[in-house]
Amino acid sequence: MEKKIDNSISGASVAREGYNHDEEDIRKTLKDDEFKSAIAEVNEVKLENARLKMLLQQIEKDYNSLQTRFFNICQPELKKSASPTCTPENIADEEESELVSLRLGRSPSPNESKKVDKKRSYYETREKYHSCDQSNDGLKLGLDYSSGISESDLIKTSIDPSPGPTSEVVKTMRTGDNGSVKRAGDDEVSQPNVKRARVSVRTKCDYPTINDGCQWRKYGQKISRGNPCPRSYYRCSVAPLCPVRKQVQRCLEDMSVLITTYEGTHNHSLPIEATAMASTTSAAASMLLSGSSSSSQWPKDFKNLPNISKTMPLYLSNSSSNPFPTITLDFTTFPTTSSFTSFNFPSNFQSGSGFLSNSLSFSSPELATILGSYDSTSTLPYHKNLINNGSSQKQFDTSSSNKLKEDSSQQALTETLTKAITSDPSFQSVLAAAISSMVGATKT
DNA sequence: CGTTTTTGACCGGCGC
DNA sequence: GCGCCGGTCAAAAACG
Repeated sequence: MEKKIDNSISGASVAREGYNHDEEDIRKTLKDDEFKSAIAEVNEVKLENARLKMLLQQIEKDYNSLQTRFFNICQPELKKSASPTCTPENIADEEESELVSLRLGRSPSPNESKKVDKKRSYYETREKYHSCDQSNDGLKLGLDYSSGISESDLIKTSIDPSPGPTSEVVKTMRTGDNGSVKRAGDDEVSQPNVKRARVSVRTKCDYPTINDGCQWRKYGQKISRGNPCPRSYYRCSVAPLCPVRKQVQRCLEDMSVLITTYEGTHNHSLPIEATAMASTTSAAASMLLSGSSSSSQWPKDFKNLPNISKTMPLYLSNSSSNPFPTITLDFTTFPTTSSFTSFNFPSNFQSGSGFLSNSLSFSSPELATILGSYDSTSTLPYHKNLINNGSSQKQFDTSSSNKLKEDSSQQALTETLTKAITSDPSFQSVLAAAISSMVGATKT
C-alpha cells in the first residue's frame, strides 16, 4: 500500500518534473522567439537605415545633377540676350532691379531689433537665444522685398500715395489715449503691410494645422462670415519678434481641405524641416510680387507653360475684401500626369483691382507629404482632443506604405523636376533661389 | 511654474 | 454716424 502511494507520488513528481521541463522549453522557445524577432527588428531597422542613406545620397546626387543642368541651361541664355540671367548673383541683380526679390531670409533691420515689445517680458530669455541665433549662418527664409531701394520709396512707387514711411506706423498704432499701446504690426515697419504678400496654401489635411516645421502660437480664433468653420490665427513663436502670422481655416466647399494663409517674413533662422514650406511660400510670394510690380513680366512667362489653365479665383483671394496681394498654392491635387508642376492662373490674373489674386496649383509629392502629415512638432499637442487617434495611426500607416512608392517615384520626380525647371525662366530663377538657399543652409 | 490655448472685448476699416 | 466684420489683445484657464 505504501509502495503504491510512493509510486503514485513518485509518478506525480515525475509528471511534475516533466511539466516543469515543458514549461522551461516553452519559456526558452518564447525567449528565443523574442530574441529572434528582436534581431529581425534590428536588422529591419538597419536595412531601413541603409535605404534611407541611399535615398539621401540619391537626393544629393539628383540635386547636383539638377544644379549642373540648370546652370548649363542658364549659361546660353546669358549669351543670347542682354536680359538678366539665372545665375544666383544675377538673379539677385535682376530682382533688385525690379524692386522685388525672393529673399530667402534676411537680417533683421536695426529698426526691428530696437522695437522690443515690453509686454512680452517672458520672451526675454528666448530673445537672447535668438539674438545669438541671428548672428550665425542659420537658414533664414521669408517673404521680403529687395533692400535695393528704400521701403518708403517702395510704398510711394507702388500703392500708397501718402508721403513718408511713417504712415504705416500710424496705421498700425492703436489710437489709445496716449498712443502707447501698440498693435502687433508695429514690429513690421520694415514690411509695409500695404504690399505685404500673403501666400495661401490649400492642402487636404485631417488635422487642425499642417506640419510646416515651424512653431506657432495661437492668438485668436474667429468665425468668419460665410464659413461656419472657425478661422484660427497663429503667430510664429520661434522668435519673439517674428512678424510671421498664419491663418488656418477649413474650406467651406470641402471640409477636408485646410487653407493656411501665411503672411510676413521670418526674421530668424528656421529649422530645416520648416524650410520646405517657407521657401515654397517665399517663392510664390516673390512671383506674385514681381508680377504686381514689374509690368506683367512673369505672367507672360507662365503663359508659355504647357499646363496653364484658367481656374476659378479662390474666395480667399477676393481682392475687394482682402487688402493684401494673395497667392494660393493648391496642394490638394496630386500629380496624375508626368508633370511636376502645373500653374493655374485665373483669367483675371492681372486685373486692375489693386492686387493680384493668383492661384498656383503646385503638385509636389514631397511637399504634399510634408503638408499631409500632422503638426507633431508644434501645434498638435494642444489640439490633441480634437484629433481622432485612430486616424492618426492610419495616417502613419499610409505614409509608410507610400514610402515604397516614393522610391520608385524618385526617379520620375527628378525627371519631371528637370522638365519643370527647364520649361520656364521665371520658375527657374525662383526655384534656383530657393534651392540655393536651402542647400547653402545645409552645407553651413 | 512657464507656456499655450481659449474666448470675450476691443479696435480700425469699410460700406451704407 | 452707425453697424458689420476681420483681426488682435489680454486675462483666465488649461496644459505639461
